Formats: sequence, structure tokens, C-alpha cells
Amino acid sequence: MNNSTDSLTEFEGSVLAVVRRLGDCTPYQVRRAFEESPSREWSGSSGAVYPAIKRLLGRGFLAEERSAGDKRGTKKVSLTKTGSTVLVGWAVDIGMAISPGLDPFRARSPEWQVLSAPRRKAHMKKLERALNERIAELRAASRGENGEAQTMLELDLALQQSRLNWLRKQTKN
Amino acid sequence: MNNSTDSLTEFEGSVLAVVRRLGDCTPYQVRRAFEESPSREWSGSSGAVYPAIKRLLGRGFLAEERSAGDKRGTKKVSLTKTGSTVLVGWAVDIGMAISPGLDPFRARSPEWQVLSAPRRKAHMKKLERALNERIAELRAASRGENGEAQTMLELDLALQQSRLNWLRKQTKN
DNA sequence: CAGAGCATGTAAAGTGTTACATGATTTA
DNA sequence: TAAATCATGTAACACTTTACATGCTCTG
Repeated sequence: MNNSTDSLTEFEGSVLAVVRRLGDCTPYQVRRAFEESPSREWSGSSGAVYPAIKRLLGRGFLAEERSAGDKRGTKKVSLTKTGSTVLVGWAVDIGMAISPGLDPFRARSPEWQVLSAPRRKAHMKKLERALNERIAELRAASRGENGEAQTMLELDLALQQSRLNWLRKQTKN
Repeated sequence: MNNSTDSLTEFEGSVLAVVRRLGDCTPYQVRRAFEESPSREWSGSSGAVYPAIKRLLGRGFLAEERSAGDKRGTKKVSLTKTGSTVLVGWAVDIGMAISPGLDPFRARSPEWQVLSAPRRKAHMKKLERALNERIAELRAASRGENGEAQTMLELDLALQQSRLNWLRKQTKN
């Protein structure tokens, strides 16, 4: 497996992407980036991040450099030229990009249809409220950002809005 | 872990949901349902499905019944009353429902911004074409379905369209 | 009757989560 | 100087994938 001709997993690709966005950074910063992301799927646990970075170092996609003057053994990792190329290859994979991914909303939606009418209505109302709150949060966050950070916020926003639109169409019937 | 007070993982919840949708069915049918789903995250491998069903049987969420007259040892599983309750509990979890999940499109999008202008343009064009194709497919599939099967197709459609809209807004700039 | 598909399941390998362990650095 | 945060990492456990293994049933 561990040769450079092999492709990246979603997690490994995401790690490289974080390093690219942050520039030279510590594994700890990568970890924090995952912790702070809204996705609940990856917790950014040290047991996931450190081994992943070790793998990417081993495959030559990342390079490591010890920070002088810090006695914690703090390291900085950076994208190598190979790593950059591989990251681009991962990013331009059309088939993966247009896959729906793991969507907890879509996975649950058919179950809502079979709830009793009053329970369904109550749930839909709760969902709508929660979505509106989240949309407001994302809009506020988006105003404070620009460039690449904004890109992901805008897509998150678009997703939540498409969910809200779908929900409204459902409640009409 | 394995007691009924514990909640379901995304995969286990999805398995129960498949059983609910299909009605009494064989584990093999559950496996096929995952294989046929557009998500690339769960392959529906036997090494995932059979053990998961075993767990759900052990926790009393599914019941098992041997099909008479079939010498393959074909079994049918069905949702128990407890299983139904637990599935509903999983389905109405608002926090999970509005989480963005794992979105390969969103994960890759910031990387597209840093491609060279001609490469970015070419990629965006490819993406747009692929999304349009997928949308056409989903529309066709949606016409052939009704009820619950349509629900997920519509959400998939809404997702792909929100991606397309986002893409078009990007290419304008 | 041969081949495709149905049907069940396990073993090894890889990876993510949780929990633990350690210590340095910054901040109040 | 005490507490919070930075920073690295491992071990046990659980779960998914890949690959393998077995045999039945239907269709041409």
C-alpha cells in the first residue's frame, strides 16, 4: 500500500489540504483544525492525526522540521512537491467530488416520513428552527472571513439552505 | 457498549432504516442496498454488514427467522418493537441531522481555488458537466419512483443542484 | 449443465476513537 | 505559581475493507 502511486483516503487528502491551507504548521494545529470543523465524522483525535501524518511523512508527501528553541519537541510539517502533486490529484477527482458523501440528513429523512402526523410536524418544525439558527451562524461567520475559508462556509451554507428548501416543500404537502 | 440504552452508529442506524424500508429481508438484501447506494463511503461489504446485523440481533433491535425450503441457510431479519423505537430515536436526532456530514465536494473545493487559472477553468467545466449529467440521471430516476424512495433522490438532487449553483457563482468571478 | 447471481460468513490488515501518559509554555 | 493550553504520542478497542471460502438456486 505505502507507495506514492497509491491514492489518498478522504482523511489523508483532508490532512494534506489542511497543511496546504495553514502553510507550515504543527501536527497539533492540524488536529485543532479537524476539531474545530463542523463535521462530526472526524473528531481530530490524536490517535488519528499523528499516525496519519506519520504515514504521509513516510510516503514523502510531507516533510518534517524541528522547531528550534522549543523543548516540547514541537515539529513543523510542510507539503513537499510530491505531496502538492498528490493533493491536486486527490482534489480534481471528479467521481469523488460529485459523490453525495455521508449525509446524516439524507440518511434520516425517509424515517421522518413514517412518523405519526403530529410527531412528524413537531419534528419538522424543530428541524426548521435548527436549520435557520445554523444558517444565521454561518452567515455571520462568512461575513468575518474571506478567500478560502469563505469557500467552505459558503458551501456549508448552500447545503443547509438546500435542506431547508426541501423541508419547506415537504411541509407544504 | 452493547446494551440497548446506547445509541446507534450512523452505519447501524442506516442498517435498521434499510430493514424498515425493505420490510423483512435477508442480510444479503441489506448488503445490496448499500452497494447500490450512491455514497462511496460504505461499500456494503459483507465484513461490515453481517457483523453489524449480528450486533443488532444481539441487542434485540432485529429478529431473525430462517426461511423454510432454502438450503442456503437464508435468513430473514425484521425490526423488533425495540428496534423500531431505537431507529426513531436515531432518526429524530436534530444535532446529527443538521451536521454537514462528510462532503467530498466541500472537502475538495478550497483546493480548486488555488489551481492555475486555465487548469481551474478546465476543472470547473468538467465538474459542471458531471453535475449536469448526474442531475439528469437523478431526475430520470426520481420520475420512476414515488414515496420514500423518492425522498432520498430528491435530497440528492437538491444537494447536486446547490453544488451546481455554487459552481456557477464561482465561475462568474 | 454451465455460469451468473444469491447467500452466508470469516480472517487479516488498516484505521479511527477513546483513554491514557507525559511534559513544556503561556497567561492570569 | 496555578491553571489553561500547547504539544506529542501510545495502547486497547471497535469497526470497515479486502480477500477468501463455501455452497445453493435460477436462467439460458
